[in-house]
Amino acid sequence: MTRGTTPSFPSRPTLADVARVAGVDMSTASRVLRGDSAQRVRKETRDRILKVAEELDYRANPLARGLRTARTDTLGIVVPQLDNPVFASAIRGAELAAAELGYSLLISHREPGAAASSIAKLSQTNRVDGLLVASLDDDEVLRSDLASARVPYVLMNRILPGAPLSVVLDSRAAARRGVEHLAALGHRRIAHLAGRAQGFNALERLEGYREGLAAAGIPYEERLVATAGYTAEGGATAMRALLPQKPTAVLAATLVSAAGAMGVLHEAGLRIPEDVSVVGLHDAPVAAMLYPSLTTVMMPTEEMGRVAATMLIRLLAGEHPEPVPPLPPGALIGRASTGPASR
Amino acid sequence: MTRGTTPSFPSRPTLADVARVAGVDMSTASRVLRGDSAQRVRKETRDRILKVAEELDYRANPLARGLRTARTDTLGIVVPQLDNPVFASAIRGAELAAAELGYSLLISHREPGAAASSIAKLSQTNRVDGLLVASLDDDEVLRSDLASARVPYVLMNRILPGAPLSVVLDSRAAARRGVEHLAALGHRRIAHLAGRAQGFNALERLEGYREGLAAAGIPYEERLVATAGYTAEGGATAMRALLPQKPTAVLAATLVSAAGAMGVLHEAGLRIPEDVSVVGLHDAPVAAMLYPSLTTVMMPTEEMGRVAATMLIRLLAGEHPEPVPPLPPGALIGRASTGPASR
DNA sequence: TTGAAAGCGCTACCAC
DNA sequence: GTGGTAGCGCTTTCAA
Repeated sequence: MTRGTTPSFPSRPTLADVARVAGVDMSTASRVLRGDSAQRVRKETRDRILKVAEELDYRANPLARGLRTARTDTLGIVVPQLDNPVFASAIRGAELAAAELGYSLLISHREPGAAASSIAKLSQTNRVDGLLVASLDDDEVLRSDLASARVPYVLMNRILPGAPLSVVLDSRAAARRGVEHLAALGHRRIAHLAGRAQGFNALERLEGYREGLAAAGIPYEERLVATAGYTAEGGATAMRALLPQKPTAVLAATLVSAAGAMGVLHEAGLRIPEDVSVVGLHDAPVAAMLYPSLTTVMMPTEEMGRVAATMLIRLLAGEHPEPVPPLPPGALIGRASTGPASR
Repeated sequence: MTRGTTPSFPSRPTLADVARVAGVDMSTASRVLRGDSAQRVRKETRDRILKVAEELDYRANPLARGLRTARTDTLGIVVPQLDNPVFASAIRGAELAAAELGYSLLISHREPGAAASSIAKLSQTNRVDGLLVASLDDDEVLRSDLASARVPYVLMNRILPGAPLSVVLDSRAAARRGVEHLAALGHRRIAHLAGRAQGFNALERLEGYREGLAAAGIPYEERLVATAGYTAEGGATAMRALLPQKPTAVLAATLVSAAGAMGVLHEAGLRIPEDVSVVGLHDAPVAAMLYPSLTTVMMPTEEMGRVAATMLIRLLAGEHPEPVPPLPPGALIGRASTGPASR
C-alpha cells in the first residue's frame, strides 16, 4: 500500500565527508581509501581515515570514479541464452575470476536476432572496460557486431577468423573420448548426431568422432552421421533418420539432442543401453534427469569462463596474453545409458 | 599474438563536441538530445543538433549523466541461479519490460551463501535505481539482506511478511489444476511431491493440491505427500518413499522433482502413464525431453518478470503501485505422462 | 529561445 | 607526508 519498500534512503557519505570528519584533505583520503600503491601517508593518518570510513560506512561512488578514470572495473559478458548450462556455468566461472581480480560482471543476455547488438550497446556507452562474447551467430554476423565494439574482447566457445583471442573447449577430444568409450564396450556401429552443419564446435566434434573411429579401427560411414542441431526435436529427427542404419550406439553432440534421440529410441521399442547405447557431450544436472541417466563427457565450461575473464583482464592491463589451446575435456561420467554391445 | 582485439578505440565524441560543431551551447544540445519535454528550442536549431549528433555517432556517457542526476536508469535483478528456466524467463520478461520503459537490466547471479549479499553490493554503490529480487533464502536471511538495500525493490516469486511489493505466481491454482486433470482421468490415489517444507510456494501448492482433491471428493491423506525439495534426487527419494502407498498418479512441485520421480518409477518397473501418471508444475523445454514427455501446468514466469519490472519502475517514478494478485497459471500442457486410471 | 556557469563525487597532478 | 585544485561529461538552474 504505502511505499514500504521506499523508506528514507539517507544519502550516502561522500569522500568529502570522510575527509572532513577525519580532518584531512580529500586527496589524502582518496589515496588511502583507494589503496594507492605509493602510500606516502603516515600510518596514523591512514588508520584514522580508514576508521572514519568504516564508521560512516563509506563506499566510493563508482560513477564518479568511472567518470574520472574512464574505467569501470566492469566486464560485460554477452551470451545468447541464459538457461543453457554451458553459458550459465561459463558465467559463473567468469564471475569468480573477475571478482578475484577486482572486476564486476555485467551479464547481457542477447537473444539472436535482437534488434540492437548488445555488443555495440555495452561497449559504446562506457559501461564496461571489456567484453566476453559467446555467440551462436554466423561468422559474418558476429564479425560485423564485433566491428562496432569500442573495447577489447575475448570470445568464448568459438573461434572467429581474425579475432585472435578465443577460449574454446576441446570438443574434438571430447567426441573422441566418447567414441573410445563406446568402442571399448564393443560397439562398432556408432552413429553421430552432429551439431549445426557449419558450426565450429560441430565440425570439431565430427572430426573427433572420426578420429575415435579410426583409433578403434572402425571405418567411417557417412550415413551414420546426421545433423541434429541443438534442440531435442532436432535430435529426435536425426535419430529417426538414423534408425534404418541400425546403430548400436550413438554419440550425441549435446545433452539436448541426446534427450531427443532417447525419446525416439524409446518409441521405437529399443532398450537403452541393451539395444542402443547413448553418450552425450557436456555434463549438467539434466543428464541425471533423463531415463536412463545419460553417460556424458564432462566439459570444463566454468573453466572456460574463468580463463576468458582472466585473459581479458590481462589484456586490459596492457599485457599481451598468449592464445590458449582448447581446454581438454574432463572425465567421462558413466551412467546408465551405455553398456556392452550385445548384437 | 598482437592486441588484435584492441585496435585504436578512438574516444567518443562528447556533448561539448556536438555543441561546438552545431554551433550552439552545451546546454541547448543537452536539452534537445535528452528529449526535454519543455522543448523550448527552435525547430531549426533542434534539427541541426540532431543531425550533428547523428553524424558524430554521439552517445551520452551514462556515468556522467548518472553522476549528475543520481539516477542510472538501470534496474538490478538478483536471482539465485541462472540455469533455472523459472528465473531465466523471469529475467527475459523483466528485460523486455524494462527496455520498453527506457531502463537497462543488470543481472546479478547470487548463489545462496555467497559471501557478500549482492543486494547490498548493487544497491549501495549507485549502480542501480531499484532492485528486482528473487531468493530461495529463508525469510530471516532475506529480510536482513533487504534491510541493507538503499533502493526500492520488488520481490519476485515469493512473499516476505513486511515487504509490501511482491509478484508471485498462483501456485495454488496451478496445483489445483494439476489435480483436477488427474481426477478427471479417474485417478483417486494422487500423491504429491512437495517443495521445501516451509517455502511459500510449497505451502501454496500443497494447499492447491488439497483443494483439488476436495473438489473431486477425494479425502486428503497425509501419507500421500512427501517433501521432495527442488532436486531430482529429492524427487527420487520422495517417490521411493511414496511407492508403498501405491499411488496411481503423482503431482510434482517442479519439473526437476518430476524427473527424479519418473526415474524411480521406471526402476520400479512401473509404466508411465499406464501404471502411474505424472504431472509437473511449470513448463520448460526439459518437459519434452523427459521420457515419457511430461504433462505440465504452464506458469507465467516471463509475465512475472515483466510485471515486477513495471511495478518497480512505477515505484521509482514516485507512483504508488497497487499490489498485484498472484498471476494465474496458464494452460495444462497434456503430454505423454498422464493417462486414464486403470487399476 | 539560447547561453553561462555551477557542481555531481572522485582522481591525479602539482605544490608545499 | 599532505593539501589544493582542475576537470572527467553531463544536467540544471538562472540570466539574458
